[in-house]
Amino acid sequence: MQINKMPIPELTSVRCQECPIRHRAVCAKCDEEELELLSGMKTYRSFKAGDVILWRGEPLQFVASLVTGAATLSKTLEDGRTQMVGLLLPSDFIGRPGRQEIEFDVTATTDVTLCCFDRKPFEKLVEDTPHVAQRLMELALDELDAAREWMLLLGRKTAREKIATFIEMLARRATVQDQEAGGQFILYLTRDQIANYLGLTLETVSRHFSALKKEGMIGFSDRHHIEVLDLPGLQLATGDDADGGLVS
Amino acid sequence: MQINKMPIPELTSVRCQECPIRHRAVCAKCDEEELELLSGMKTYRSFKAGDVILWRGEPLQFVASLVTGAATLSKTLEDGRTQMVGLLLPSDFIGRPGRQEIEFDVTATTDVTLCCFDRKPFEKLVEDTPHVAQRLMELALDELDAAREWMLLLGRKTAREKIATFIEMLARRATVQDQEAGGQFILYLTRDQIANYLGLTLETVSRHFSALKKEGMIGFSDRHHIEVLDLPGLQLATGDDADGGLVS
DNA sequence: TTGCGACCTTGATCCAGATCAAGGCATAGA
DNA sequence: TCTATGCCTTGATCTGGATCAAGGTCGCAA
Repeated sequence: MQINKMPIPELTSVRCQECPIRHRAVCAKCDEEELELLSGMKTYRSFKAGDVILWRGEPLQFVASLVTGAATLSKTLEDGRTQMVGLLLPSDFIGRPGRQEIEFDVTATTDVTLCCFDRKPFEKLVEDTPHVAQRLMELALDELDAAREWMLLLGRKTAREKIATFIEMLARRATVQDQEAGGQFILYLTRDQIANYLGLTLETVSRHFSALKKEGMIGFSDRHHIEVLDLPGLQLATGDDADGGLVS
Repeated sequence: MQINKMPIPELTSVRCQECPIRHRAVCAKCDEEELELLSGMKTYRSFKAGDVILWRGEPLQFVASLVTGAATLSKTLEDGRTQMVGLLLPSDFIGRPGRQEIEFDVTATTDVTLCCFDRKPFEKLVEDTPHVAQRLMELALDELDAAREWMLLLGRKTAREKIATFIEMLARRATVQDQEAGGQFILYLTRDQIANYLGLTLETVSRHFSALKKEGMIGFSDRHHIEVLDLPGLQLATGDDADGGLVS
């Protein structure tokens, strides 16, 4: 079990207007005035890769937006089996108004910067500013959709389909997020973490990565930089309905 | 695939004050005045067991609270594999404000009565009355918690643990809801539907029901009336953390 | 430069749950 | 009463992914 190293407090003064997640985070719909309010109550915190950001059941001191890096939500059974129940990337929200605690652990998988708000004043703000409440609701419903999509994956997809879905999802989020050169993007997770996300073992993940590589669907420059070489093929391998998504 | 029999429109005049789900549904926090508003826009609709209430992707005409009966949310892969992603019991909410469509099918598994609100006026109401918006947010977050709990089940639990968890959950919800005689309660779902809920096959479900029965943990009077005979044993068999729940 | 630790790959074997198959048991309709 | 139909149970067999095992690779720190 991971030791909870103390977070390194670090005050950075980024103006909200220049914030990289300004238009996707909980503050997305805020006008200048509301932004001013939020700006006044925010603090930045950094966590090192591997740090536990929040423990399950621990009283929640703050809520936050993830600004840079990646974090995971995970649940654990009595005997140690774990299942990741969410992957947080920049602009995702941590915590929930009206709840004292959360039902899972939140762990930084890379170095992470959070934009934090103390829970109490934030909750007050939610009550007062409809734009924040609405955006929060949208984010919650998006997460619910994502969770249900993942239930289908966990319950019914084969290992190969799970891996293909995972890569396709990362590719989709990566292109929206940081547009790295040439379709290549960073695999934030280790094989073991990917296995936890997909309800598999790390050996099975490794084997299917190798298989997809051999088939020319994906390529690796090193173990954490993956490239999609055959997107249509990959999408076919996900097992999803071809007409499942929106026209984009 | 199930044929969509036309719903039977049926106007029942139940006063909100006497509604069986008054204190748990979306209207739970409403005061008399707000209730009056809701009351003015509601209509009841009935569906027969097996009817599809809503199709995935179909434009959403109404949102609703489930008053009596049970319904399922389910997603389907291209080749027909299906996974249930939610089970709706009385007081649960169907639909979402701000979305035109939903990502899964909603099917009545028993005869069902819904308390329906046309989507547009309901959305207007959500914007105006904080009590409804708050309750809606709570319901969404509860569903999110439930979805994540289910992800753990689907990804990491054994068949036996899945069955035990399912029965334990039903027992918990049943005792709150309708307090049938002697710890016995109705199994709303067929073996096949249970299998879809748990990410198993119907044969595996049947085998483990038989095993738990042989071990004296549960009993059946007929195939749809189940009784928990050894709750501690059953809880042990779920694989969950003993200290997982709240003190109740 | 060497040794260690963290992570990844690949092979061999095992087994829980899927699949295939054959009835059993209610209820409903003729 | 007979027969069809829709579940459900149980047995036999198969198999995808888990488990067990043995290196391989890379980066870092002594």
